[in-house]
Amino acid sequence: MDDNILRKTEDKKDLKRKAILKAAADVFSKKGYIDASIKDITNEASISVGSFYSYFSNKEEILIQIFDEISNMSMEAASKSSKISKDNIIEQFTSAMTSAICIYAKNKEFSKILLVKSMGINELFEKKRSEILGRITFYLKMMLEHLSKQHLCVIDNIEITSVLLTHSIFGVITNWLNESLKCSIEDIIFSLCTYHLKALNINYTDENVNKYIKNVINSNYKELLK
Amino acid sequence: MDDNILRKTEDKKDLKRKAILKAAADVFSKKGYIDASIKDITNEASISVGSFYSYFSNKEEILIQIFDEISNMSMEAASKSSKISKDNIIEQFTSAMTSAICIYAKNKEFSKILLVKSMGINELFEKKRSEILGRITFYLKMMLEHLSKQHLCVIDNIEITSVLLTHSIFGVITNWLNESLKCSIEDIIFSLCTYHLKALNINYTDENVNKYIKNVINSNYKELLK
Amino acid sequence: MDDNILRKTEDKKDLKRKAILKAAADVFSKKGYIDASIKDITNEASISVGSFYSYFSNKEEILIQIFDEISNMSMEAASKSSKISKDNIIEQFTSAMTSAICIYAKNKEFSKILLVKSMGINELFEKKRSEILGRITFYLKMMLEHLSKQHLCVIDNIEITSVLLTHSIFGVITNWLNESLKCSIEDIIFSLCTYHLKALNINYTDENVNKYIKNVINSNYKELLK
Amino acid sequence: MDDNILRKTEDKKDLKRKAILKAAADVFSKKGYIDASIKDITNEASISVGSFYSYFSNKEEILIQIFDEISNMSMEAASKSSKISKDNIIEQFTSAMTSAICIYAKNKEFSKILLVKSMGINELFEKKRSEILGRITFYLKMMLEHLSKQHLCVIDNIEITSVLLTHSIFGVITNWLNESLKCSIEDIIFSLCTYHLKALNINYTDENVNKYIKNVINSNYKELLK
DNA sequence: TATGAATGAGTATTCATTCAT
DNA sequence: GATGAATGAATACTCATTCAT
Repeated sequence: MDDNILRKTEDKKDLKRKAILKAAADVFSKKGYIDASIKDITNEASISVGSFYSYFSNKEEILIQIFDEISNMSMEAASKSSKISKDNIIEQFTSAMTSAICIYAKNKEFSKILLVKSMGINELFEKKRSEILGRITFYLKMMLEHLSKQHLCVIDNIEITSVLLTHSIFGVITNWLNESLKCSIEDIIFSLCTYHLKALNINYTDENVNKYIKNVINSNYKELLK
Repeated sequence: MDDNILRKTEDKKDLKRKAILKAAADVFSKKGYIDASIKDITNEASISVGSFYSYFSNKEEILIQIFDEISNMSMEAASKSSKISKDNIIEQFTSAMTSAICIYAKNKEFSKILLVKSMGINELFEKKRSEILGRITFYLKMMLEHLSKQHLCVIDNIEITSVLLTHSIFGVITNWLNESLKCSIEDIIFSLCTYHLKALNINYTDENVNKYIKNVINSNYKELLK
Repeated sequence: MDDNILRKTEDKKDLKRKAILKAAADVFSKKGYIDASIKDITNEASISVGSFYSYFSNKEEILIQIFDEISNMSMEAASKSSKISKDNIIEQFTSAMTSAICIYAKNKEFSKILLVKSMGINELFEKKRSEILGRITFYLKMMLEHLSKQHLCVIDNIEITSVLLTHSIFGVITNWLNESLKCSIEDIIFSLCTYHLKALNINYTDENVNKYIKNVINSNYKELLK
Repeated sequence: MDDNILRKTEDKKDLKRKAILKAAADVFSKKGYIDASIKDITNEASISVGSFYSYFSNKEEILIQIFDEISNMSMEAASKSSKISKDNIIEQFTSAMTSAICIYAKNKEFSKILLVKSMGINELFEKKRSEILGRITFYLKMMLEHLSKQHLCVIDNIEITSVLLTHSIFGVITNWLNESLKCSIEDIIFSLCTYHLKALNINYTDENVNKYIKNVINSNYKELLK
């Protein structure tokens, strides 16, 4: 009985923590970390300054927690895509790319913070971001190594290629987020996939690639279609 | 006669302005824009605070001028590479890529500022950086359009591809700058070139690509070989 | 019947009030008034913040009540010592001094608060402390006046002498409390008594003074002997 | 020439530092350390907040410097009094006491801060104050040891006696400062001296003690006669 | 009656910018 | 022109107190 009450209180606390996190993400993605004051965040979250500090010990911590949130979403995206059929490397590659891109396209605020609004602040944040992007790079490297070992593709230098791949994705997403790239998310995924498939010497057909992309989006990211 | 004196004074002023700019770039690339104080810059430049303000009207302006400096270097790189023979598209592509990458590899401080240490500060800087990266993207787009029109390569979506190309370059350079990518600048250029040439369906030989890279580096960026 | 219940409730309330007071005294004597937070006190007392405020209306009040507690102990010390035989002025003086000193030596926490940890905070506390020290001074002044009127001692200025006497006592106790004076409490009392007896031109023997000190300690403050 | 300018600038800086120190001492002695804000001090000193921080690195430091100022004055008082004739122990004792007391009586603000308004704040300040009072105690202990060795006085326990002596002085001064002791500074010195001379078994005449007190005050502290 | 989450006033400190010398 | 002392706006964080449950 008491346990029950305790659990409910914990749940409520976590819900509020998440709400503040969301509000902070909104503010950071608009103003950037530096120009966002604690007051801005508490106003957005409709709480008091004191309340903020009972959930987060300082301003740095809330950005770190936002990073953790993004990081978890990235991992989720990776794991989601890794479940896709291992026999069909085109489907596997396309689905992985699609899942990764959709996660970032879906969580615009978090992506903006990760990719733009929190850079160049300090070493701690820089390290955190490196870790997160590095995780994506590592995941792509694993995939490339797998393809390479099975002679399914030709790669000159896996290390460099995985970095190149990661940043081509994030670069395109960043431009899409700030609307300097005005096209549908599906077009972006299609172009990225076919471009890289060609670079990796993997034969594909447009129809198949399109089909695999649609499959992933329709089953997990319908909201990105509009 | 008076004109002469005036010109000499102007020259002297500009020299000092450049020296401050250099000092500021050093400080920014080490500490980042936020953590670099005017005092840090004036100490590095061995001038007084008052002097600083007779050359730059505020802290923002000096970063803007550093951006302009970087921008000019980018343009120079682009123009340099565009002089290369128009008949040989492989040489043209490889030389363009090499020049662009070398410019950023050569000016580490400026690159760090552009690509890391000044991001996420405010809209003005964000716009400036977008412009500079956009210029590179635009240049690459022109090249791709040229190749495409002449049926020398196959590209699905030039807009997206040029963005992808730009960010794959900068991504790799950034990782090289912060030493999370430990390989020679030549390896990086070679991998980037061959990867993209394959993606663009342009036939090449490793020997030729290597030769073109060496040509550019030997004639313009010997200091990068060490 | 109802009265009985009411009384019991009142007793219980007072017991809890005293427990909180004790906890607060512990915290204040360790951290000082300023650095002690209400949370510190409620943690020490194992109660909730809300509970604290149903017993005390604010932070100032609990210190005031601690002062009152100390004040009562001071009065108790004074009254205890005044019951001593009026014929023997040496015994009277020695016993009074011994009782006063022992009360403060016995209640280290309260003494630390009164003499060190609550000074210089604000006028209200300063007034309270002055009152308490003043009460001791007043008591000593009465004694001196009595001795003086009966030509049992020679005093130039009773006002000044009583103040001097009070602070010499508290000064020595303070140094003993913070361990910058490392000797037994009996040595302290003996030295203080004989010093002041000489100053007051009262003839005494070491044996007698020692005897009177031992008497008081043995009957009331045995715990201070170890 | 340049040296001259530099020296003048240094002098000016030190003058301003002292002025701020004085203003801070006024504010602290009125409001106490805790309730005095940096704004209060800068208002009193008619300077800006920024200026304050170019002279002192934080709020703690200015109190420490005030302590150092008091400490130096104490040492000066001690050295002044130690120059007095060594043959006449009554003159020596009386002059030392007079000098010490006058220094504190003359610098009311500093004394209030040392003896009341900065107590119980934190360990750092407590340690500093202990050091300062300890220095006085040490000085008195040296004097008592000298007298004792030459069989010029009788002392039971020098350690305790020097502490007792110190606090009797500061206690009386504190009461005089807050006007709970309403008498002339000369009366205070006379009573203190004769009381302690008696306690130390040193024969004296009122006339001589009075003469020695007057000598010191007239030559060094005329302003206290008002 | 007891709880502890929520409140928000209050403050030390920084640093870009100015301007008298 | 050059200097650097002076300025003061801006902001993260604390903690005594309240009050809905």
